[in-house]
Amino acid sequence: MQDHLQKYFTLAFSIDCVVFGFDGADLKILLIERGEDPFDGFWALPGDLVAPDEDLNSSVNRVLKELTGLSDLFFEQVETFGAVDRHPLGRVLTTGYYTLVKISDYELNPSSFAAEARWINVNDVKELAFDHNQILDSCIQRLQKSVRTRPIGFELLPPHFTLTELQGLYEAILNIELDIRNFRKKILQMNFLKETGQVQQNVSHRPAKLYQFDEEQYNLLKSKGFNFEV
Amino acid sequence: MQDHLQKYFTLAFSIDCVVFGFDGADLKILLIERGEDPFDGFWALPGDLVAPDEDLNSSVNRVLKELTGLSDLFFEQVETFGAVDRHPLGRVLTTGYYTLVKISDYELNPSSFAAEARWINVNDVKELAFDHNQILDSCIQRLQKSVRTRPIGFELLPPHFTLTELQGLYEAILNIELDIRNFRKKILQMNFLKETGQVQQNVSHRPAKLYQFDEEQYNLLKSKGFNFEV
DNA sequence: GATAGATATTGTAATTTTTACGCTAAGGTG
DNA sequence: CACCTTAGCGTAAAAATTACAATATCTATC
Repeated sequence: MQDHLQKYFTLAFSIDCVVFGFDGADLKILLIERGEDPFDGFWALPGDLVAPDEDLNSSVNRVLKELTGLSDLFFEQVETFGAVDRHPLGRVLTTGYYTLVKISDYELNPSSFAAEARWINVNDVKELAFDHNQILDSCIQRLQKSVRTRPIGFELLPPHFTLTELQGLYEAILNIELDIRNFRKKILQMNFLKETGQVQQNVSHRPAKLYQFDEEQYNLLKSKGFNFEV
Repeated sequence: MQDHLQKYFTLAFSIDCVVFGFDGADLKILLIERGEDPFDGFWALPGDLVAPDEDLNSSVNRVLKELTGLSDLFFEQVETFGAVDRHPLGRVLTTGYYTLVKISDYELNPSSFAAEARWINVNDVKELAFDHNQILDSCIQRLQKSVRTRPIGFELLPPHFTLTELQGLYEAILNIELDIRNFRKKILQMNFLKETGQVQQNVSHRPAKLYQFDEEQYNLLKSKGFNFEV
């Protein structure tokens, strides 16, 4: 490499993950408590440096697994942050990614520099390490946009869910109230929810029907020009 | 810095700019012809390495100015690309940004490693250096989304424009045909276009009224909950 | 100065989508 | 069996979208 280029090859790069989960009532994200400097003892997004020979997508899944135990997730890239002083150890740029999971599908196994990993209500997040609050905000905004134009909400729910649960999820993500009847009408008209034939068990009120997301049918509709929109 | 971290601080970072322009008929982008290896002689997006002590936003404007002469633009960040082998000289991650300009407002002054700078019709873009075709595609997609939900189209037009020009711009960006009457109705109903009182000059047909975008009025409407949507 | 050519401008009816809103059903509990 | 809780459903009004064609105004040309 030519000499005058050397000084540019002195940066580091990291990725940070915003893992959204839903527990039936609130939108949550997965945070770790750092057990190392810098920001020892602070809560932070799971994230770490990208190895020199590692692609971003591999990096995201590796890092998340090392820190929390969660693996094989599909991430969406959101925004890259490059303020000169955002990292105390040197120039580190970072890219924020988000993903959606069903909380009950995963067991948390913090390790590496994560002293602890925990699901935190999005509205209860306090000051995080680095510029992670900014990254989180950016991911929340992106999620709010995406959830209106793609049926990603289903990735947060168990395979069988009630329409009330689905509506609650949208309300939690968008932070708004939706009309029960209009919501049901709209979703059912889209024709990609299948009744499972089952109903809720052990509830002390009229049990709700359980539905499932029919991905095949959704893809068929999409290929015919159908556009999801809530 | 601790030893085990050293190996991470060996990457470089660059930014690449997609500058969209409109000449009244076609959507164009600004490309440079590289006069240096790697990819000597290839057409490429204007872009270069970020200095170790430089913020991303400063970098974008500096680089674009050095290569093409255009300065002081507002950019939107789109996507970061990090394939391990995307740059022949080492590990270089890059972030793509786009901006919109009125072509006639700027004179092109290629310098630094740009042997040439030219406006190219978006549909005529051939093979570019590095992964720049991918970056371009990503920016086009983002532009097509953004243009429907924010009145950014006006940034591509001269201060005074006709409704036909505005419609042509939307058709060029979105690659679709719009109904004349419905388009005019929709845009005029939004109430942030002001008649200038002037009409086209030197046209060999009925001259069209010239309008201007009333930003103050738009901001007022927006603050009242109005949502732009085409 | 009459005519042809080019683009600008405008309205309405039909359809679709969105919104607002309250009552009955089905199960469990005490 | 009375009560509590959530599920499930329909309709009318309003708003937005779509489809569609005739006239107006200017220049150029004969």
